Amino acid sequence: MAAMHVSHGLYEAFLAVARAGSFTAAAHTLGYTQSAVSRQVQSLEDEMGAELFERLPRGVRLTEAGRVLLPHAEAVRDRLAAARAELASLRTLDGGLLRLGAFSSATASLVPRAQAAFRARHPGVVVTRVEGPSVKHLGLVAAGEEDLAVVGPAPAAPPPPGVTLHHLLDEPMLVALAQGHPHAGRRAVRLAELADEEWIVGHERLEDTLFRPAVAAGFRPRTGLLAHDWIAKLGAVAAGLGVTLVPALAAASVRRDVALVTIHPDDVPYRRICAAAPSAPTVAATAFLGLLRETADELIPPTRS
Amino acid sequence: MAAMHVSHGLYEAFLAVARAGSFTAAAHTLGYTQSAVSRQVQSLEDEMGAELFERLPRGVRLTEAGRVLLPHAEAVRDRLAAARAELASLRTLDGGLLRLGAFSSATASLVPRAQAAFRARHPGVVVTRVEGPSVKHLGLVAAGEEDLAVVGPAPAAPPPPGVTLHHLLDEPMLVALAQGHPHAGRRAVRLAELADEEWIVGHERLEDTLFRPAVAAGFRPRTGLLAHDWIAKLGAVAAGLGVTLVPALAAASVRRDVALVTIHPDDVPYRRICAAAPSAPTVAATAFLGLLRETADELIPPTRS
DNA sequence: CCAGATTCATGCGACAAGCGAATGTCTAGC
DNA sequence: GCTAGACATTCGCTTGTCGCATGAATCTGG
Repeated sequence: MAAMHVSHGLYEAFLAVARAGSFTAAAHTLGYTQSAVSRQVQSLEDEMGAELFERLPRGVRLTEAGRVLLPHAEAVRDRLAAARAELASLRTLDGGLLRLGAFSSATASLVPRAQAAFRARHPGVVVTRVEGPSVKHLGLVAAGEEDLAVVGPAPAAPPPPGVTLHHLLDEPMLVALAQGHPHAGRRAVRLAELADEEWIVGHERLEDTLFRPAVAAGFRPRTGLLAHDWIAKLGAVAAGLGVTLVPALAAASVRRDVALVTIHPDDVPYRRICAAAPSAPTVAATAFLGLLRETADELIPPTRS
Repeated sequence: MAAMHVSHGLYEAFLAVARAGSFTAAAHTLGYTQSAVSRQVQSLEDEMGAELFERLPRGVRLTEAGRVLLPHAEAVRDRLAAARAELASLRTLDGGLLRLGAFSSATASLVPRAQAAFRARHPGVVVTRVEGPSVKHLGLVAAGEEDLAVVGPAPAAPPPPGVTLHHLLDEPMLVALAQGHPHAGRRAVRLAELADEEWIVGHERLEDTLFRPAVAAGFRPRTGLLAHDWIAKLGAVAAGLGVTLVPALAAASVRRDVALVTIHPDDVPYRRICAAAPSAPTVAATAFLGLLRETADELIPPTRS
């Protein structure tokens, strides 16, 4: 177990001396005295077990060992400088990595818009995005494997320790009908008008968004059909098998042969969308969170409290 | 002017903590106490201006900055280890560079043999060889730009400061005659028998090797022809234009239509061949010097004092 | 041939950095 | 609510490092 207490000053002194060709001159450029440089070089020589400089009456000259050590010392100095620069660029958002998570339908417009704005302002930051269910993202943020996540449909349980939820927006739901449906042309419907419809849901238990307002409207929706992704859901709607709820932000990506109808403000279901950030968020994560808020306010102005 | 007194211990502690995932465990593997590791990491964090670890109730976890720093710290550690290894291999002659110099005719057999032996024993050492006049090599060795040089024909001046000469051998000279010459078949000649010959010399002033024994033999050689290289010299001899002296070690590389005749021991000219080494020679230079001595003794046993 | 100047090495005193031991603080788990 | 585990902090003390001054060796100019 050798190599203890080896300070970088030793290598800096070595490099300065190698560059200047003299202890005294190197000491002057380093702001030290000549004796300090002399002893630093001696320490490094003891440490390395070899003479690094040949002492001449008029300065010093690198020995073979010194010539061998020189490129290594330069590489170490440069590498440390690179590390410092990279850390600094991390602070100023000129570099670094932002690991993002989002549930599937958040990637329709909210996350991509914020991501585009972020890319425009901080082109040096690499952004990775992973889709998946919200619960999974909450765990990843808690585990420190994601820096920020957009979660929605499961704020029921309290967030894991070390994760704080930031409310982004409450997304109104639209109802999707087949084009030939009687209500297809209307501007807005009451939820009660759809009490006899067959509702196509994703996960039976998670469709809290539907059930709560429906019960408030006085009926319990029939949920015979289960479809796990949007393709299947809207395909079933288009085929006239039933109706379903579509989040407003995903409206643009709905197929043409499906009609979207607004729900009356008094009983429109809302989906609460949050961002999950660790207790000590990254600079990039904080910046992205701000952009997420701006994007959310642009898409759906925060009229509700 | 930041970054003062940054010891490597900080990076070693950082790496150990990143590896162990805990200050306490890292302290145990490092042989330090937990408080020491805690402060070392804090020092590095202050130095870098960023938190490197996220403190959790059950250990620590790398932050973004820590993840960025980690590969740099590993690279620095590995580079320093490589430097140490290379310096060690320098000591044990398993690596390094030996910059050799030699005057032209020493490269006929003496230097190549020693070089072959050196290569066999220390294959890791790279050997570079430069040919040139002896005076030039003395200057290069003095200037530290060559590690060892084989010099011969100019030991008249004292060696430059910082250079010591090591006697290798005294090389007897042969006389080269055209094949049809009356003395061509003899085993040995007296120098006086060649008093009427035309002598072909290289540099008029430097042919001390010829003049001193000739004057001792009672004549002053006629030196009408000047030839600067061996090709021209021996070509002139073969053409019957005159005779010349050839060092014994170069005998094997003489063209066939030139006869070489030994000179009588009482008045044979000798050429003193030395090795020029710096005052503080490299390990490789010292080893090579030993092999030069061995090779010299094999080629011409040191019968003379 | 000798004195001045330059350069590196070294002894000395003072200051600060770093370590160990002990204590404080916070969180998880029973 | 209490104990155990992990990091942070405080307190002396050792140790390393710096600056100042001096010494030894060498080149240079008269």
